[in-house]
Amino acid sequence: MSAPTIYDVAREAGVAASTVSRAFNNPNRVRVSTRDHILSVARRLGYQHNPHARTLLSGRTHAIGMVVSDITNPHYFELIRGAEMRVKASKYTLVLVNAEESPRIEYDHIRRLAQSVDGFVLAASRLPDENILEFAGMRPLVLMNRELPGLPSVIVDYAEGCHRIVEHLASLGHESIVYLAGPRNSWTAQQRWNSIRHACDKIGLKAERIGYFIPTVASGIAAADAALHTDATAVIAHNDLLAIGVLRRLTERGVSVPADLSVVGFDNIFAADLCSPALTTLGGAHAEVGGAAVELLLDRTRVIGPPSDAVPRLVLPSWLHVRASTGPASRGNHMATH
Amino acid sequence: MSAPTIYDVAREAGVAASTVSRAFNNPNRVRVSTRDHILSVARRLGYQHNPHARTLLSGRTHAIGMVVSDITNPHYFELIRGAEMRVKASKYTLVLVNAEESPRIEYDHIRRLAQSVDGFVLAASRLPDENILEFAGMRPLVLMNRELPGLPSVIVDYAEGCHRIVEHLASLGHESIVYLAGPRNSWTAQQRWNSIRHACDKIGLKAERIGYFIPTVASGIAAADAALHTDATAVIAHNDLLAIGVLRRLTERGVSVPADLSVVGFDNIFAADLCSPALTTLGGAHAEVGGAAVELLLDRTRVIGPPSDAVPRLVLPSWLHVRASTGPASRGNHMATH
DNA sequence: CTGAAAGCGCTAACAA
DNA sequence: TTGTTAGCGCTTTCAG
Repeated sequence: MSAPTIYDVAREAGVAASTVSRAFNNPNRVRVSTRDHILSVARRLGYQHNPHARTLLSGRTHAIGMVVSDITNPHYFELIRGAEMRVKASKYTLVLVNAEESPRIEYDHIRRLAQSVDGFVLAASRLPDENILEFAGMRPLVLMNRELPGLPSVIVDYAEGCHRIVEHLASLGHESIVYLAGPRNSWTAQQRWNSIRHACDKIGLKAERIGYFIPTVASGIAAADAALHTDATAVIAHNDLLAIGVLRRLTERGVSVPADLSVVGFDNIFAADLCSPALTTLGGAHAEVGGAAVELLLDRTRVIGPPSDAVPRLVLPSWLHVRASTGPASRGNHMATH
Repeated sequence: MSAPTIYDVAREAGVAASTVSRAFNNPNRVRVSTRDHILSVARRLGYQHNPHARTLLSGRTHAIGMVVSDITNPHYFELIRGAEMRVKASKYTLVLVNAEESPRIEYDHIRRLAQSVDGFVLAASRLPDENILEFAGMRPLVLMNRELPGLPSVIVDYAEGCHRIVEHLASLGHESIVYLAGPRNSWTAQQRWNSIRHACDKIGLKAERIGYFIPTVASGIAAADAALHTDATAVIAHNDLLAIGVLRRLTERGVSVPADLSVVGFDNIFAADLCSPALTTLGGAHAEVGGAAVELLLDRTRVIGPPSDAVPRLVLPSWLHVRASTGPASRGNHMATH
């Protein structure tokens, strides 16, 4: 009643089980006629490989684990989509888990899956470096939008992008900007702030950081209020969700964008083009990040030789999408409008 | 060098492998002291279950497969999120695959995974009934937003929702509406059209269907153009993406919403509240649909007895979110404004 | 309460 | 070219 095994096929075909196995895996080491016979019997019986038996023997699961720090964030959709497509192309299986912005949950997920997958791609992992290195010792692992010396990674060029943002704002006459930071343990949040500060220093703008904020629309309330408490004429939010939340709150408080305050986001999610005013945001080829990370991972798992000859670090380009939420700096403090 | 097995633990602890196994699985059938000893040795060695060996024996994979018809559509992310949370609560693993709106791809995915998962949840499957029944014979299976006699399913109450939509439009004085249909093989597209037509008949409105359209923003162009070719004063688009595409196209063509034409969508995706005008749309507890489907599936896979005593069919409520894209019917034909 | 042994489905030597 | 055998890591009788 249960699924037929190679023994069923073997008996039915009048050969040994190993011959059946060979007929599938080393077809050229079986006489053509027997092979054809075996295959036809297998088809007739509806024989299917049992992947677990195979895994037990080979240790390879043909699955890869993808960990995203928050499945709710549309930004990750793109990464997931890219990864999924690439995984599929290799007949692998994508196991998706959501860390819910919690390092603890992320850690547990990975531990639990470590035996069940051939490797991991971590999207914007919130884990401390030590933990990531610990796991990297157990399984091949590729980072997305995070870098760690010695580990392969794929990131969007946020450093370059931050310079573009600051230049854009400077060209509009802004002299003081504020960065609404993402989560404390987010590598990108750290990196963006560094890049923004660096760019501002270079050009001669004043830069301030507020945060940390959980990057959701809801957090936009607190973030907007805090931003209004500064003398900045432009805010750079850690991502589009936060930026959209900020836009909402500003509207509520009667602050007009971009007349009183300019707003910039990150990720160029679908909604960024729909909100009003449409959001100026730094986009990137996120789906390609997902695909490339999987690609690197599969390379790693395939390789038999010494594991770390050269650790690839891909940096994919970013683009600034200038829309309606940024404009010339207002002369006075934006609060003066009240 | 490779992961320690129960034999390593057994040797180190000075007991038999079977005792180690029992210490984990039937703790009460092992003397407390030996058990504690074994567990401590196991911890020290960093022992981890090998799930594949277990699977080989038990046939249970502790993974469930989720198939979505288009991973690009934000609507499904709610379903995925709900399913993921529920799966996690049971220490199962979610295997996610994308059918890319292609029955063929969907079929292949499911076939390939059939051995690797304990069951499937299918989100808005585009497969013909026969195929679904074929798979249901191999593995437990729960449908989301699709119904099929004899199979468990969880749907949002679109039938009721369509009546609400039509009533809403009727109350605004609309007398002729057009439904921009989703994909041909989409059960919801079929069901929505039936419900809309039924509601219109009952209330005495004229209803027309155009389509089929792939439910994306890009399809909105053709859909909007087609809608303008009718005498309808309100359009109901198969989902929010299509509706948003329609809004865009209408803006492009100088048709104002809702003054000239009212627009309604389905799903209440995040962007529906951001586009302008904000979209009137039928929402539902989509994350709960995902969770409930997984719940039903786990019930099924746990059950040892006769498989089909009562086949559960859950219908979760829907709500109409009335926003700015619907308004009073315009007197004349909307094309008269040109 | 614990150990020995068989076997889940498959592959990979080793023989023939 | 094909068959025999052992074993991947684990659970589960069956003895002891």
